[in-house]
This record gives sequence, structure tokens and C-alpha cells, in this order.
Amino acid sequence: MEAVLEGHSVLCVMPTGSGKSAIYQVPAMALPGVAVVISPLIALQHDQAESINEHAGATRALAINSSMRKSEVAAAWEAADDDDESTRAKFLFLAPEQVARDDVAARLRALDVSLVVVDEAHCVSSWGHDFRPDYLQLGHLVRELQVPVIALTATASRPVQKEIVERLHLKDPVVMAEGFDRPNIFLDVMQHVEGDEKQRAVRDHVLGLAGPGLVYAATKKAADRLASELQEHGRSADVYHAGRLKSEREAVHEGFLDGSIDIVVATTAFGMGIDKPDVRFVVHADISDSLDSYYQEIGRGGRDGLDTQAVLHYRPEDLSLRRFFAAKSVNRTQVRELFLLIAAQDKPVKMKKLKELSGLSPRKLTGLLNLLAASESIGDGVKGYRARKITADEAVERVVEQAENRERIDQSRVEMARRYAETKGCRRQFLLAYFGEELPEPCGNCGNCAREASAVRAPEPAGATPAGEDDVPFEVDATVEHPEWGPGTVMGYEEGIITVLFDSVGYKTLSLALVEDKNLLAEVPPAA
DNA sequence: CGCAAACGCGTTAACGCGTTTGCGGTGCCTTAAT
Repeated sequence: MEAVLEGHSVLCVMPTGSGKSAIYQVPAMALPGVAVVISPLIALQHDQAESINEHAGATRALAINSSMRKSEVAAAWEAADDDDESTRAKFLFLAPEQVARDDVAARLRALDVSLVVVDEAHCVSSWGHDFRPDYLQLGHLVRELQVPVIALTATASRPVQKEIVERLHLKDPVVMAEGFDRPNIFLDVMQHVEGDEKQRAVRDHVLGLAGPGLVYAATKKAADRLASELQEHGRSADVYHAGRLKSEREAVHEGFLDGSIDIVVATTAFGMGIDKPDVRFVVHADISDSLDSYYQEIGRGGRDGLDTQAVLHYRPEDLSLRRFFAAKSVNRTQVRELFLLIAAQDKPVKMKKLKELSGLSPRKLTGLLNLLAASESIGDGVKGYRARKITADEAVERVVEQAENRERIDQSRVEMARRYAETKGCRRQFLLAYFGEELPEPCGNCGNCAREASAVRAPEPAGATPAGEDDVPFEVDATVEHPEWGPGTVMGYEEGIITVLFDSVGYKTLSLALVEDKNLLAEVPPAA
């Protein structure tokens, strides 16, 4: 809050329920203008606005979105522009798709905006690239308004933090990201070979657990099936995914919060906005697409600090679905045509004009523009898009390379999830290392630590990496360079293996002995 | 890539078996039809 009031931008990574919303609400009330809050789900916007209004005893927070009548939207804008300071709206909740509209952007420019808040900021990285491309356009708003930005999220690994800072154009932000560890959550993985057997094991496992609890499945069909099996066995279970009616989803959400539903079986659709302290287990019937997602999902358990289980049921075959979703493809023809269209303009061209000229759907167009801009084929200044002085062939090549990069990184995130599932070491050490945090000793509260403790202690194998920090060639977080893969960041060490996140190819694991023997990595001194 | 449903084949009639096909996750917004 102090940093914001001094005019700094802030990236804050902390668990839900730890007072994250106060971080923007207090400065927003103290500052003269309006806080623009970017929030990904309309349902969340309503809840957030309502909670502020309850506390304020008056309507100081309003949402603007497609679920509202025109008259309501007009009233919201008026409230934000009210001359009377005492009744003026202090918070406007918007989805990124709203901000991308020309009329909305114009109104925001005319408004006295004190602060931009990006809630659930990890969406910039996880959704911006294809699913909701307007997330990557938020940087324009930030650049134009020139006000402090507060980016908030519960989970973000180092590269995701870096991406948020870059995409939102945060200048010298204060980054607060610590305390990822949730020691009360017991971590374990159950290995499976046959699909049918896994299905039964998940069912029996969950039937043996005391709720309330969450079960995550990879597909809607799998979630449906498991929920009805649990019901047949007399459990109070329901299912949540995007295939259900909005009213049904709301009922499930509410039922889970008020305790009338004990177990929710869900796809990734269920998550944001669940603020329930006493979730006793988070079981994964299928592996997540990354440890970022996995940690976010298990982080919904045990917020009260009491013992909680996070168990992943793992089959290597389940990774194929995740790899499928991580695959990216680019339509070269569309890229070429759009680039030529921009290159043919004699001055910077705005999105609206391009929409008319290209005839592409807004979503498609935004996605292509994001790719062209990210690959430096076009510039995306405040005045509009301008083609760089390169040929169309070159632009296409750059975009394809950019997309392939992104795919490699996403695939490597799947790969890290696989390594978590298959690691023999302490699971908490592995997870925390992924988030750039070191846990010096094995945690004692995961399946592997428990098995280690009950087994007869074998002598350390010769040649194993000592756990001491002094013996590793690079510090965690150091920048290193590989002859083939270029620059990367050291993420951590485990059993004679070093994990490095490379900018262009994502996560790679290398044998420490080989790295030292062949001099594979060179330390790059930090830039002055 | 893996899985399940649909399909097609052959035998000897309703069914088993191998092959092909299509599907798989997140939500905003707009617009047209009810």
C-alpha cells in the first residue's frame, strides 16, 4: 500500500484470503480518482463490488459488462464521473474485453483514474496467448493512463511473474512474492497403470475421505461420471464445468460454500472465487497442465491451516491430453495477409480500422496482432500498429518461431508436471523449487518423505549431489547460458540434476556431472 | 496422443472383433431467434 501511494507499481503474489483485496482497496479510497479493476469473470466482479459496497455502506463500486442493461452501464459511467467527491464511484470493475473496446478506452482516458488493478494477474500469461487475447492488450491501457498498477495473483512462478511485468508494462515494480509453502497440505501421488483401475482407485480414495473436498478431472465427461458414482455411494457430491447451465454452476458454488455440498468434482472451470477455509482435500483424478495450475488448484485446500490432503492420481498416458492442449499452430496465410495490410498503411493503424479492412473476427484479429507484436514484426504504439521494415516472409517466419517458442515452453511446463509426478525426492522441495523457493530440508509431510522415514535408511549413493548449497555450481535464480539453448535461469537442484528454465525452450533438466564435465553452462553476470 | 463411440466386416442372425473417426479446457462478447 505504501509503495502504491508513493506512485510505484506492484506485483503481489500471495495466497487468497490473506488480505489481497485490501492492498488495492485502501490506496484506492485514499487516492482522489477512480480505481479501474480488471477482473476475469463477471461473477467475480459482482461479488467483489458487492463486498466493497457492503463495507462502505454506499454504492462506491460498480461493474461494467455485457450482462448489464445499457441504462445500467450509462449510470455506472456517470457515477464514476460524478462531480461530488462523496458520492463518486471509487471502483470500476471491467473484463479485459471491455477495456479493448474503443468507446470504453476513450471513456477511461477522460476519467480521473488513480490506479489500475489487475486481479488474477496470472491470467495474462495463461489465457492471453490464445484463449482471451485481450489480456495481452492491457499493456496499452497501462501505458496510456500512466498511473500505478497493482497486479495480484495467488500463484505465479518466476517466469510467470516476469511475463506479467513485461506484458503489463510495469515500470520498476515492487515485487512481493514469497511464502509459497503451505506446510499443512500433505502432498502425495498415486501411480496407476490401467485406466479402469485408476478410475476405481480415485473413487474409492475419495469415498474414504472426509469433506469438504475438491476433485479435479481433465474432462467434463470424466467429472460427470465420477460425480455420479460418488452420489451412488451416498456422498453429497456435485459437478462443476463449463457444460452446465450458469444457474446450475451458481448453485453448486453456493452449495459448496454453505456446506450443503460436500464434494465438488470439477474441470479447471471451478476455481477462482472459491474462498472457503475448510477444504480438507484436493484430489486430482488427472494431472494438471502445469505445476502452476496444480499449485493453484491444491492451494484452494487448507486455508484454515489445518491438515489437508493433496493427492494426484497419475498415469503417464494422461499427459497426452495436456500435450495436445499445449500444441499451438499458426495460420501462415492469415499472418501474411494481415502483415501486408498493416505494411500498406502510410500511418499507424488502429484495431478498429484493421477490423474493417481485414474482415477477420475481433478475436482472431487480436490474436494475430498479439503474435505480430510479440515477434517484433509490427510495433504497437499508442497511435496504432505500424509494420516494421521487414518482408512479409520474414514476418511470417518470426511469428511462426514465436508460436513455436511458446509451444516449447508450454510443453516443457507439462514436462515439469510429469517430473513432479515421477520424482522420488521430497515433493514439497520439488514444488517450491519450481516456484523459485528453496526448502533446505525434506518437508516430512509428503508421501515420499513418509516412505523415506519408514524405510531402512540406505547409505547415500556415491556421486550423489550433496544437499549443501556450497557444492552447486550456480546459485538458484542465477542466469546461465547454454551453447544451444541460449540464456536461462537456474531453478533448482535435485538428485544430481539441475533444472534450468531457458527463455526459448522452457524447462530443461541436465545431469550435473555432465554439465560440469562438458562445461555446458556458463554463468552470465547480472546486468548492471 | 489416447480413448470411446461408431462403423464395417464376416459369419451364418445377433454378435464378436478389428478399424476408423472424432473429440478433448478455460469466458468474454455480440447477435439473432424464441
